[in-house]
Amino acid sequence: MSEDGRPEQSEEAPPTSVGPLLLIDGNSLAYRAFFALPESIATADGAPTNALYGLASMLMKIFTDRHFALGICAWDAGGKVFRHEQFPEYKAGRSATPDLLKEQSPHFRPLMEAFGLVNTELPEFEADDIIGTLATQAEAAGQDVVILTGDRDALQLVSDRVSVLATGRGVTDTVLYTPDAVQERYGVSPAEMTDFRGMVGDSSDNLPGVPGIGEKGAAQLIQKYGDLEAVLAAADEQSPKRRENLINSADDARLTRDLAVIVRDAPVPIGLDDAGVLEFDPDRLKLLTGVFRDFEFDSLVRRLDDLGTVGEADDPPAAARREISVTEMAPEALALQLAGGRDPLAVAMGQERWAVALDEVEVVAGDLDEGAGAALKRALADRPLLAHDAKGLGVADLNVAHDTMVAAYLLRPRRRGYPLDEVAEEQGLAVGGSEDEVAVAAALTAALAEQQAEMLATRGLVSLFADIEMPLVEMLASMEHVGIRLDVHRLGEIAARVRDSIDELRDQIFEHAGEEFSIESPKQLGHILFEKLELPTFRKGKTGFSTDRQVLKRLEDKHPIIGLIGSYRELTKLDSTYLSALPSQVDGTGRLHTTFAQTVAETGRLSSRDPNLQNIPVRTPLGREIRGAFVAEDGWSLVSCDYSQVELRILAHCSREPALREAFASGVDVHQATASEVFGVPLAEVDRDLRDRAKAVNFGIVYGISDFGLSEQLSIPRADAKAYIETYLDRYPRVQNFIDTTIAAATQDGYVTTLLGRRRPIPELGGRTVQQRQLGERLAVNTIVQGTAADIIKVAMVRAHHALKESELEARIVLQIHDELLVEAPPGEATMAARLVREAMVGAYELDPPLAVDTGTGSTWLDAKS
DNA sequence: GTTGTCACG
DNA sequence: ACGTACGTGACAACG
Repeated sequence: MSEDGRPEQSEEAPPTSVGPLLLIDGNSLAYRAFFALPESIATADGAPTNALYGLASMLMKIFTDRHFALGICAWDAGGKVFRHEQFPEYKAGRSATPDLLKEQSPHFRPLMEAFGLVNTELPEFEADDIIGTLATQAEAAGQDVVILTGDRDALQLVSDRVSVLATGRGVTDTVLYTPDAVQERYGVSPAEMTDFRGMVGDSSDNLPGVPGIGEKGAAQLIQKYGDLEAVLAAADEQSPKRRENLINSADDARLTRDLAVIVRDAPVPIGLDDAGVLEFDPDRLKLLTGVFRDFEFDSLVRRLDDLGTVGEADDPPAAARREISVTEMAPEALALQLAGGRDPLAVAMGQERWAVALDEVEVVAGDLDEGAGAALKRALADRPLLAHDAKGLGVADLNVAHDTMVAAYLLRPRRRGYPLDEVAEEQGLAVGGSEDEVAVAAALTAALAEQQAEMLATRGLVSLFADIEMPLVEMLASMEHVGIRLDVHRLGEIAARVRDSIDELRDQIFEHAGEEFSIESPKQLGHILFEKLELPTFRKGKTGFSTDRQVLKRLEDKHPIIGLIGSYRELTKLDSTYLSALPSQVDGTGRLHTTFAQTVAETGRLSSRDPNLQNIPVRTPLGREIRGAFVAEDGWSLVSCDYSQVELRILAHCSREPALREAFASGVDVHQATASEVFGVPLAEVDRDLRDRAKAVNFGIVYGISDFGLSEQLSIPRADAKAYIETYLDRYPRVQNFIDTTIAAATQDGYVTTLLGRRRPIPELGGRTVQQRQLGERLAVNTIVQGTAADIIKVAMVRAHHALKESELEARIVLQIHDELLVEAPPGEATMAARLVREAMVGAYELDPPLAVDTGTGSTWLDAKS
C-alpha cells in the first residue's frame, strides 16, 4: 500500500516490473572498485581488470542476494569521464595511476549491458542527476526503486519507494538505506540531507562546510532549528566560537548545500520504458559467461549458477512438524516387507532400538536384542539408505543415497559437530507422535534429507554431494572395516629400546639440572632452563616462556642439557603416542581400525582418529622404524600411491602461471626450479640449502604467505623473508594475481569455492581486526588449494575403490593420508593394483599441469614409500 | 576443559 | 600497536 492508503498503482508501472527498478551510478561504482582492488588483477596479457572485476563481482553479489525487475546504469557526461577530485583520499599515499582506470573504461558499459542493464548519460549532467530524475519519475509511477552508488549525496533521494544501496568500505559490503536507516545513521531525514551536507561539508569533494561542525553537531542543529537557513539565522544563540564559524562560513555552507542538491528534472534521454529487463535466463547466463571468460574472471564464471536462485540462498524452507505412527516389527518381517522396494529408507539406530521410516508418517521400529542387529543389517545391505552418519550404522555394503550429516557439513562446514536434533531444529523441523527417540530420529532424517536436497541444489553442491561424498561413505566404511595390520612384536622391540634410552636421557637431564623434575611439564622445564640455568628466553605464551623445538634449537649450543631434552622429547612423544598406544588398539587379528571423519575439516579433508593413522611418524630415523611396523598380511604387499606436488600443481592450474606450469611440464624438481627463479641461480647450481629455502617459500605460498611466518620457518631475518616473497611473486606474477583475485572474490562473497564446488565461508574477512582479516586472506587462498586437493583425492578414492572391485582383485585400499593411498594387495596383485590405483588417481581431475602419482611396493609401509 | 607440544600432510 | 604461515589429532600437565 502507498502512503495515502490507496492500492499500489501497479497499472501505471512498466508492464514487466515485478520487482524494483535498479538505478546505478556507474562512475561512482567504477571508482570504488578501482581503488578498492589491487592493480595486479589483470588478464594474462597484462590488461588491467581490477575495476571491471570489482564491478562484476559487486553486481553478481547484489543479483544473487536480491531480485530486480529493471535496470539502468547512468554515467557522468562524456569528456569528464572521471571526477578525480572526487576521491582525493584515495589518491593520497597511493601510486594509483588513473591511466589504468581509463584503460578499463571502454569496457564498463558493455559489462553493464551483459548483465541486462541499459546505459545512459546526458551532456552537462552528472550520473546522479539522471538517477534523481528517473527515481522521481519512477516513484510517481508507483515503481519501487533501488539506487546503487557509493555517493552519499544520493541519500536525499530516499523515500518510501526509493532506497539507496550504498557501497561501504571498498566493494565488499553494501548498506541499504531506507528513510529510517538514513535517520538512524545520520540523525536527519533524507529531505534534510542537503542542509546537513552544507554544514558538514564534503571532504571527498573538497567542499567546505562549517568548521567545528561534524555529523553529530549538524544533526542536532537541524533537529533544533529545521534547516540550514534557520540554523544560520540562529547563529546568535550559539557559543561565541560556533557563532563566528557560522557567520564566516555561511556562504560556503550554502554553496556546498546547493552543489549537493541532485537535479530531479533533467532532460534525460530515456524513460522508464527503456529500462533493461533483468532476467537471468540461459541466454543471459551464456552471454555473461563469455564476457567473464574474456576478462578471465573464472571465479565469477563458477558463480553464475547462483544467479538463477535468487531469494533461496540462506532461508531454510519453512518450519514443518510431522506426526508419525510407529509400528513394532522384527527385522525379518521388515526384510519381507521391503522385498522389491526401491525408494531410499531413512534408518536410525540407537543403543537398544532401531527404526526405519517407510514414508513421511509410517515408521517401523524394534529392539536391538539377540540377532536383531545382524538381521537388520542384512535387510538393509545394498539398499539405498537415508541416514544421519550412515557410516556409523555398521551396515556392510552400504548404499548411501543421502547422509544428512555429510549434507549438513557441505552446507555449513564450520560447525563443531552435527547432532541430528540440532541440525533438524535449525531447519525448523520437528517430529511428534512418538516417545521412541530412535523412531523420531528416523523420521527427522527423512524430513531433513528432503530439505537438504533442495538447499544443496541452490548452492551448486549436488554433484560434490551425490557423485563424490556419498559414494565415499561406503568407501570409507570399507577401509575402516578392513583396517591395517600392525606388527606388534616389532613395535615392542622398538619400544624396549626406546624406553631404555628414555631412562638414560632422564638421568642425564637430572644430573645437568642438579635436581629431579617433570621434564614433560613446560612450566617445570621452564623453571630449570630460564631461572636455574639462566638461559635466554625467546617467546612467551599465556602461562610462561616457550620451550618448544624452535626455542630449544636456538639454545642448543648454550648448554648440554638442551640436546638431551630435545632427544627426550622426541623419544617420549613417539613412545606415548605410538609405541605404547597402538598395540592396545589392535583387534584379535592384529589389525588397527581407525575412524575417518568426513565432517570435521573445514577445507574438506578427511581426518583420522582413534587411532589417528594419518600422523604415523616418518621424518626421523626412529619414526621411520615405527612406520616399518605397519605391514601387509603375510605374503601380501603394501602399495603406496601418492600425488606428486598436488597442491603446487593446483596452484599452477588455478593461477595459470606459465613459469610454474613450465616447471611441471619439463619434469624438473619444482622446488629446485623455484630456487633457480627466486635466487637467480642456474638450475644446475641449486644446492640443497637453496632448494630447502625454496621449498619453504612454496609451502608458504600455499599456506597464505607472511614474511613473519617464512622468517620463523627458515630462521632468517624478516627482511630477507620479505625479499624472498617479493622475488617469488615477481617471478610468478600470475600467482600474485590469483591470490588477489581469490581474496577479492572471497571478501565479496564471504566464502570461497574449490574447483569441485566445495564452499567454505570465511567470516574472518569481515573481522574487526587486521589480524583477523589477514587470517581470512590466508584461509581463502589455502582453502582453494588444500580443499581442491581434498576434493581430488576423494574422487580418486571412489574411482580406485570401484576399479579394484570391478577388476575382481582382492587388493583393497586401507588408508588415506591426504595425498597418499595405501593399498594392500595379495600375492601377485601388487603390480596390477598399483596400475589401477595410479590411473584412478591421475584421472581423477583434469588439471593443467596434469596430476602425477608416484607408487612403491613393499612388505611394510616404510618399504612401500621408498 | 584448556594449554603446550609435536606427530603427519 | 600488535600478532602472524594452512589443516588435523593425541598426549601430558595443570587448574
